[in-house]
Amino acid sequence: MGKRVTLSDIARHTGLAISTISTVLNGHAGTRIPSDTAQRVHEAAELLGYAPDPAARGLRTGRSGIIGFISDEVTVTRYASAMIRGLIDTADTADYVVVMSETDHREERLERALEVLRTRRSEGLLFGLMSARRIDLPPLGGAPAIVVNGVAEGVGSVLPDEERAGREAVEHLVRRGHRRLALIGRSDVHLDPAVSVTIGDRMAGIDAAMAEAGLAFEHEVEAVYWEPEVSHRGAAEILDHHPEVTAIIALNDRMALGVYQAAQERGLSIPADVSVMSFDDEQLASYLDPPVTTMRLPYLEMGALAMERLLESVVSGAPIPDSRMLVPIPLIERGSVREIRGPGTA
Amino acid sequence: MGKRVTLSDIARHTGLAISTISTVLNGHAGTRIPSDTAQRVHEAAELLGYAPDPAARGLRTGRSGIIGFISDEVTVTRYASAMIRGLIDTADTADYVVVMSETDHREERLERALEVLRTRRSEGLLFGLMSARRIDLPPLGGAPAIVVNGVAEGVGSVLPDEERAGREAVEHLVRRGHRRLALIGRSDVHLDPAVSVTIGDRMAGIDAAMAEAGLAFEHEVEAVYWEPEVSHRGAAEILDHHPEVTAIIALNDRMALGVYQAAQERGLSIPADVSVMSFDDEQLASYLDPPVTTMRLPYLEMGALAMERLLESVVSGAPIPDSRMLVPIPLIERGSVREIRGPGTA
DNA sequence: TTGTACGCGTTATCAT
DNA sequence: ATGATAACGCGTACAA
Repeated sequence: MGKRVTLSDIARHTGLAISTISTVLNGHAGTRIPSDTAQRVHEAAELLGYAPDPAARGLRTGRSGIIGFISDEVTVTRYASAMIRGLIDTADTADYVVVMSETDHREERLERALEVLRTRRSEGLLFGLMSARRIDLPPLGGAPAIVVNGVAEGVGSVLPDEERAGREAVEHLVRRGHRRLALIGRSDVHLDPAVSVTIGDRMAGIDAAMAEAGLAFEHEVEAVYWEPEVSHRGAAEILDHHPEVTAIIALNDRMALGVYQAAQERGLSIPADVSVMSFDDEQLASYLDPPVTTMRLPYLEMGALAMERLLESVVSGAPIPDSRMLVPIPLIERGSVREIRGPGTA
Repeated sequence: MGKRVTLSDIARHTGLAISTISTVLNGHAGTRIPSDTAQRVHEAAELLGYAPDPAARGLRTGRSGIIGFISDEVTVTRYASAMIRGLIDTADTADYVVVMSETDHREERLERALEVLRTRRSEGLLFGLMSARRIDLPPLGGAPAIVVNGVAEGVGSVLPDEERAGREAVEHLVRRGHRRLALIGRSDVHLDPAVSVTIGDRMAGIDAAMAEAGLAFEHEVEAVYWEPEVSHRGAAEILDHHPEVTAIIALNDRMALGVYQAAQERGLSIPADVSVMSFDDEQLASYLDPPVTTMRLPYLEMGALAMERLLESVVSGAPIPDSRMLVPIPLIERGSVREIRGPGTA
């Protein structure tokens, strides 16, 4: 909050005209760089600690240096924090600043956020979702926009590569000798784009890898609500009636917790008696005992990539292609999958 | 991104001068309200959808309408999202906008964030911490600032009322007939302000309530790292060697998870065989089976209160008193505590 | 190569 | 009661 140094300060200091300073500092303009005086200008700027006033500059240029980030709810899962960090960092290196708003899933709040951002002359809009759904967006008036972890009509989006993640999860198990698998979580509701646009891909990847390995699930437990209680019951079915199963795939970490609970009730040990794999890698995943091997949703990378693409569009003026950009989902190997030798039996 | 409507638009529309419009719209200035023309101005403004340009206004007034939010890491726990929502909402109703930055606990990033915020002419600074520690802040040059969930030299702060929370946790148990209690988590490290400025209060509250009830813990398990594995072992000690204990207090939810694991291993049921209480109410707390009764860190309220105080200071110019404002911690009753009749025996 | 002048949208001072 | 006018800090076409 000290006194700000302006162009006129450095003009006075160098004895040059304000416009000269501005021209030099902005480089590109007018004629070539008058190398000798340019030097003086830069030195003076450095010395006095000059930084252009974004408001004044914006008034003149129409560019605010602001990117609006609108999310339905900020982070409930482990790496959502990383998504914010990823996008802020990327914005920062381009001298953009991120203004946050949360809609709490309410339409009116979304409208309000857009209005505020518009009057602030936000140069781009980044929509962040905490679950990869399809959403409806009000007309954006052609402002550059992108969706992270979700999709919307006519807007580019950044998504986790769930198809590949599904394949790799299965392949990981198969490579370790598992051939009798069970699955918890498949259900038709998750195929509704308003619920999820990625679970379908995840399942496709899983099914493809199973087929390629010549396998079929010994048992599948449907689950609409992906919560521990549901998978607790589901895992009980599997453990009690399908002892041949050596590995259980839970479609998220919370359901993995349910599997752990069922196993523990029965005195079964993970991974000695049964292996578990899951998806998402939320905070919970590392709390389990043993920590569960899971596919980590790459929030940081998604945030960074989305901001990168958005800024490209903002500066170049070229629209963001209305397509899906996929980010790989790494497998986080922990202690819940064991290697088995002979063709799998429990 | 549509064409913006300015004062001159509405001047042209009404046939009045720009300065007149501005005067009317800002109310306060010059003479009394020329009621008749004021009407026309307001109507025209409404009609055209006028909204003042914050950049232009800020250039003139020196007020940016920006509050900087700087946090070490955005949310790992359940209600941190609520903290952001709380402060954004409060800012919004005062027509302020929140610019986010994350330091990831790194000094250089903190410096950078402050620099960016300074050149953006941020009117106030709000520091958010994910654990209630004491932190060092660089000189802020007198900018209004406040710390949420932490403390810093010479800066006001908003904190959860842990002393009362500690009392209430114990009283809750005692009221339900528990008199043989065990505690997991006390340790000297958490008394270091650089680690925590609130755990000491929590413990003080707990100890006071115990004393008032004429009780002492049957057993205490020290824990430096408040993770499930640690409390898992600790709970094992308690369950194996202190069968008289009817309730265990874990100082956070993750350690409650460890207690659950130990109980389940032994075929003990919660709360039938042993009751559990914990602190924080992170997401995990509701996943447990049964969900654990816990003291909820009031992030939303803390965020809202902090922003409120900060804005008061910003508009009034009065400094924020360098004190601690406490926000109550509600008890979230779930299924992990049972009511017992006779003087407690397991 | 450097300087002049104007405009971006507002607010505030000072005449009218 | 209303309206010129200057100024906030910057960028740029244009003149010197």
